[in-house]
Amino acid sequence: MKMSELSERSGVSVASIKFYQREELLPEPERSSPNQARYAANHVDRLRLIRALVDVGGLSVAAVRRVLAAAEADIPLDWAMGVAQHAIPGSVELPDQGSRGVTEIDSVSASMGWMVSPDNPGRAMAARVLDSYLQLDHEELLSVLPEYCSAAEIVARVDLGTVALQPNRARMSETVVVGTVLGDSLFAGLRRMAQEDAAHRQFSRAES
Amino acid sequence: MKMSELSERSGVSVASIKFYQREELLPEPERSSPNQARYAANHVDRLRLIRALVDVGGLSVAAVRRVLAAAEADIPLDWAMGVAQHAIPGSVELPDQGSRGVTEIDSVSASMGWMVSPDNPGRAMAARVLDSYLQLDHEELLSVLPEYCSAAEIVARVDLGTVALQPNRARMSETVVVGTVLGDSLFAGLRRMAQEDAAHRQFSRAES
DNA sequence: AAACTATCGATAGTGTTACTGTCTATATTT
DNA sequence: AAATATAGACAGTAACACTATCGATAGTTT
Repeated sequence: MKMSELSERSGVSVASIKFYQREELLPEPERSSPNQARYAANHVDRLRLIRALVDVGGLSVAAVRRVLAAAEADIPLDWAMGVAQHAIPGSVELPDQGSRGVTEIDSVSASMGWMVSPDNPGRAMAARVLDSYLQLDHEELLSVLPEYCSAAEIVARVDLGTVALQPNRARMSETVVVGTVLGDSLFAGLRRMAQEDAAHRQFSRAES
Repeated sequence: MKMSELSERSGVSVASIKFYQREELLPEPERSSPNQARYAANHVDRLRLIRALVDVGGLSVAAVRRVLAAAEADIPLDWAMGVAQHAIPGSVELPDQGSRGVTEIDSVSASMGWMVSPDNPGRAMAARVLDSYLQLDHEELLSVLPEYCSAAEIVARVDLGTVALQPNRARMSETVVVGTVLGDSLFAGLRRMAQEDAAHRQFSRAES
């Protein structure tokens, strides 16, 4: 298929496709002449994946490039997961070593029996959130950490179970990457729904 | 205190504070003369809250303005929660009414016994994620929805419990808003940690 | 009181990100 | 042959979150 058809089928404008090509987010197309290209079904799929990562997962184009590279490379799955985790916005460096947030996170993680490497991006993210909470004088969050952790464990277990179901390695990598990125949004959505339900039960007409 | 001290104590540059003032994110300071202002502790707190919402929660300045307005107004708490939910990036409109994602989400939410209004932003977000998954041919996600829901329910319940602990209404609103926004990041971080742990157990050296 | 530093408010400028538009030289289609 | 489409290069744009500069005070130091 040629450019205009690729654009139609994927729902991405020709100009944007060219942009993604410049950014090396698409595989090289087949050439029918040095000056003309033919695209295939995998280009459509790739474009859809890019849009999902960008629109739903909120990734930047640079992050998408890193994530796609990880999904393609024949890399250990836990490494692919690490790359996907690192690509997600908000994954920055750990707060000061001795920060209260780090201490609390490590302590609760230990009490869950988790084996987590010190450079896990989630550890930095969670510690950062805790530090913010503490700085805002919302200490109450600490007491609910264990329950958050149990919930996270449930989710993580089914995440990994889903990966194991995949028929081949390429598919597993894709599942890891897509699941890591889109799973956050899915859970966030479900949490809002559950919050509304819990709010109804707890204080909708009673005290507000 | 005056500008330079406010800047020091909050860790926000003078230029940025002026920017936030223009954007009406800060309360009006006291005036010692028509041309000179005095800031108080609540300005420091407010700046810290803004930075947490922006840096940790990933909100835009416009979203912060909406959220702060909701936290300040003497508004039913479930409404404040709705505003906070709507302010979070990724909260857009519902996919086409008949989309598979919407159907699946409504069905699982019904089976959980949740009462969720049709314009809950989480419903739209979750439906959107599901549609993406389906378009990418990752149907396996549907089978894990119930477990995601149980986890979301755990989190939502402790979220609401935390709110109920607050001593007064203003504090409750703040808790709702901060918890809604920062809670997503906290959970995402914990999920990554739990994922690493689960990955170790499942395929670290065995099959990768 | 003069000199110096800080602040206020307004406005303009900067850097980044993610496109979008335009152009020329070829190809392809009719 | 004429009309349309494509490739590739590069310039332009819109939104966003600041950042810098400026003239007119205000406060502080000497």
